[in-house]
Amino acid sequence: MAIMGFARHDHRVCIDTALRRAEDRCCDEGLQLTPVRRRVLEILLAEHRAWGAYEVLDRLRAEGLGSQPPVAYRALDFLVANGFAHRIERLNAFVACVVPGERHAPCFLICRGCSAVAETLGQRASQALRDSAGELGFEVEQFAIEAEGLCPSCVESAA
Amino acid sequence: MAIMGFARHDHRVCIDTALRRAEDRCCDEGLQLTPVRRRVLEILLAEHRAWGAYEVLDRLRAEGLGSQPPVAYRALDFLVANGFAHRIERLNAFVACVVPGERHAPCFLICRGCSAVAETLGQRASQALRDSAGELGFEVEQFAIEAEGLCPSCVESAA
DNA sequence: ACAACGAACGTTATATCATATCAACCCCAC
DNA sequence: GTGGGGTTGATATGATATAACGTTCGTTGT
Repeated sequence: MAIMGFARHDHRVCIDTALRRAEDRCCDEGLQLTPVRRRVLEILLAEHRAWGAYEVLDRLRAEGLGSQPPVAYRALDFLVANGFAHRIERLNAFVACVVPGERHAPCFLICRGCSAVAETLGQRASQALRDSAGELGFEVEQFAIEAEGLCPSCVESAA
Repeated sequence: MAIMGFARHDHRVCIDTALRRAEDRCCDEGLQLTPVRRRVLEILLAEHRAWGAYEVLDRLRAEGLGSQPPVAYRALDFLVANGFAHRIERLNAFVACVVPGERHAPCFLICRGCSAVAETLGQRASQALRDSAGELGFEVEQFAIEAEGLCPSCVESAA
């Protein structure tokens, strides 16, 4: 079940909700949502797509918030480590999490037409993976499940 | 169900079988298994683990088979495009395919202890992914399912 | 025979993604 | 006010990947 999928929605709500949740969680858990980190999260949230680290860095640079790669990578690492963002291995890029706060096992659907990235909960796929691995005695600690293809609107455009 | 999993086995059989299948398929389909391509496949087959492109390149270089990155990448691209190898997104690295010839939807189990990589058929996980995606109207064209954790022997060592 | 062509390879240069390292700063507990 | 942890600033470098163009070689059509 996708959280946001590729459906039309009021994106300001996505942004506001995700930011507020991040603030709350950081407050609760004693994490520091510093200006750089917060701004990087806002940048990721601006669109439901994956952002390269250098793309984020360019934005930061333009705003005087840091100009060297480690600044962007550190902020992104913080966001990923704390579940506010995810890394898309296939793209070497990062996407804002749309279900922060929940322990979840995300799967991603990446549209090659419009570059949109949808996050799904992917319980079935991840459970199937765990089951297959378990049969071999393999203990899964982390995983990436990423599909590339066409989103509904790009399927329609193509037809 | 894993093809080779992490079980002990006569690895020469893996190598010989994979090479022979590659030769046969290339012959059947008019593909050229050139010296560089064949050698790269042999290098990948040497161990059930993922090889970085530059690691492969170092081997080629030592053998006088090409010394610049494009040589390695072109051979790897050929092998991946024709199903003789797979790219592991999480590692930015390549692994020999152990079931060439079959149309398959591979999942990978990557051991963080010993770096072994097992390929499984992962029908359940991939079907679950397709189902979830289908519900959203997303057409999956390609996907990566990759788990990182501990293989049976590394689990044992750790305990 | 030989020109035209396509596939593979060689080579140079460059693009893109990521991290090691060390110094400066800031907050806060003691 | 001193010490320690966490964050940021800055420099340098490492690691991964591709663009572009020329060369070689085998095949094919004439």
